[in-house]
Amino acid sequence: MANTSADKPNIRQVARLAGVSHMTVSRVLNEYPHIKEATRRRVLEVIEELDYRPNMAARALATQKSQRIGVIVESAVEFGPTSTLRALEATARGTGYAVSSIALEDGHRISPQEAVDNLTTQGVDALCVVAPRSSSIAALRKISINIPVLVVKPDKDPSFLTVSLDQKEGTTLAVDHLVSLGHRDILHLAGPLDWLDARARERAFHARAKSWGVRERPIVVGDWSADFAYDFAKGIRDRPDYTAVFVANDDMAVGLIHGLHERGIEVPGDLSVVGFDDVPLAAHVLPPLTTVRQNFRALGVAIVDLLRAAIEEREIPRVTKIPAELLVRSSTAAPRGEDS
Amino acid sequence: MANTSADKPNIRQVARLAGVSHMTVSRVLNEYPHIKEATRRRVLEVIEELDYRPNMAARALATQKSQRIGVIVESAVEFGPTSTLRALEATARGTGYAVSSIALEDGHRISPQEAVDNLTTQGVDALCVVAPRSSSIAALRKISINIPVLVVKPDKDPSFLTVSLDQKEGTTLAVDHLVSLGHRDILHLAGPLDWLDARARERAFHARAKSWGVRERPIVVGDWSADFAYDFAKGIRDRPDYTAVFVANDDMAVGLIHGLHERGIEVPGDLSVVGFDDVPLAAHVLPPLTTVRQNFRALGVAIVDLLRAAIEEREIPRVTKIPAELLVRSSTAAPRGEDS
DNA sequence: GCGGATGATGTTCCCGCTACCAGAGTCCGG
DNA sequence: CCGGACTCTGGTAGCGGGAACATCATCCGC
Repeated sequence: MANTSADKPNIRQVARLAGVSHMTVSRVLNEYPHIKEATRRRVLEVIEELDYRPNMAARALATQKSQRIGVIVESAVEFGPTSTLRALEATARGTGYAVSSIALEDGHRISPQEAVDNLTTQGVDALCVVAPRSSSIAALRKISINIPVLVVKPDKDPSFLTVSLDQKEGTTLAVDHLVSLGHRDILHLAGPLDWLDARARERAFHARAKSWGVRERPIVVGDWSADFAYDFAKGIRDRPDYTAVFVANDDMAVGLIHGLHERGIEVPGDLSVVGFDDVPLAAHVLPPLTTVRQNFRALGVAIVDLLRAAIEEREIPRVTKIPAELLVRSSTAAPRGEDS
Repeated sequence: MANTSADKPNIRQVARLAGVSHMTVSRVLNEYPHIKEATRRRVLEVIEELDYRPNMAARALATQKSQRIGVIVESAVEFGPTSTLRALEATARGTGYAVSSIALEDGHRISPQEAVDNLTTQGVDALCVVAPRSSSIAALRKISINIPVLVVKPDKDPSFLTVSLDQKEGTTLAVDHLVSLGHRDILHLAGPLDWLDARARERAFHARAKSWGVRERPIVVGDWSADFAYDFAKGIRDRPDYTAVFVANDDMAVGLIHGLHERGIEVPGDLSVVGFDDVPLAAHVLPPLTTVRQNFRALGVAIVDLLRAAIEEREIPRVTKIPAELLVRSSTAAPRGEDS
């Protein structure tokens, strides 16, 4: 199976053993159509025998394409961005692309400019920006980049290719669930509003709440962290005048429930809480969290489809809407004094 | 700042504008010592002006080094492996290396052979395997690889470079904590024992428990998931005859507490639970989880140090022990009828 | 004042692959 | 039976860097 000599065989060695020119080998590798079947088989046999692998660096140099997608994620700790990244990587690998990723915020902060530099220096064929802050997008817009750029963000943007998970649908599902339980006084604990996803959830919440005639409270803006929500809950003075909280992500929902618990406010008895993300622990925290699950796998596929089309200068395919799903668990119930 | 023409400048264009040969530019880039200061400055100015970036593919082709480390992680969902991966990436980037990673189990399973193939085809300079199963290691041992390979695993292994987090220390801390609270009957809920880390924790638990004269129960082997632990807890028939559980990771600890709660067994009142990992939510689940935190950042640094030394054929540095830390929260207390 | 070490730079070739052009054989219709 | 189209294969010239060696100055000690 393996060749005896330690160093890697190259295309010319394959060619020599197969009795053809190295160009024919190259054509076999690249599935050029007009190769005689016998020749192709002979070449493939030699490739197998030598365990030959094409040298990607050489190929990249010759073709000016690296078969690599660069990904910039806003943060490597939040559930949404990391899930998107993983899905994207898996899909990309399936289609022969490699992925290089870089987190803007992972310990210390890296500027969008640095991230783009790092990735373009690696010679990526396209760039994907996941779950960004509006400030990152603004910075990005100022950088001249001559490869396709896709941004995963809620609204279309003429400067970039865009895809998104439908934040509106997920949020609507959550609000409708609370309303159907009988809640009419709902607080929204939002993510940082410079995150476009947080902003989109906030807007969708506002719109849906209004259309149901829900009495909204001024929203509380958090930072995605359980700590923040915990501190917020601990700081509540009187019994709240709302009966439910729609929280922009599960981490904050869990922190909120923790803080509420310490203040003697029970979920869902005194207050219903619905989260967003369906993190792995959401089903097992106490009480198990009602939350919204998004389809990251489909998102990954959509991203790679678009990017490949852009790289290969094919027509950009239309992306179908990616549905969200509400998972009703135990952190939501009818408000007190209401029969479900 | 940017040059007018759209296509990227190359080293010869820089050379021409600086009035030197391309080799002088190359030497400036690679910090070759004998360059006249005036020349160096001139070259750097032109580089700046053209916004020149060296082409990594060309460099890789010429040097036979890609400045890229390949990482194989067993799973992209568990907290430990992903934390290690992120720390490693950040450190590597800081030293001019890029990282390509691949998860053996992310949706569907990829064989170690496929993973190695994928990464070596990308031309990585070294391989790092994180948090592996013993079966993966066995498979790895059969594959002939002619780049340095480092495995993050609890015990030294003559076939590879190795580093590890000290599972023994963390486990010992946890057991000592339970013993000091007065627990003498402790159950261990382990991770899948073909995971080396799970095995190491199990062994360390056994050793420490024995040395304290703790009455161990036959260990329960889980799969890292909260679901498993939940099901296990739900299946408990009578009140348990142990007063504490040492769980091999936080996810299972949370699932366990959930299941216990449904069976009417309260934590820590009836049973103390200590986890392992300190996942982000550990401080906020109910009750907040006593757990062991490991220093992944230090691990990342150690990995990159070793790998770089191996790649550059320098002497392999000695790795200092990476300490673990016990975080005592509310899921542990003295057993009933005991005064703390 | 001269040989040798050292500093500072240039020339050439090659890394492994593909784009591009060329060329030989084959088939077919008029 | 000849020209054109199509099939299949080969040769050559880069892609953008760096290694190795060559080439000059310059400096130094004796």
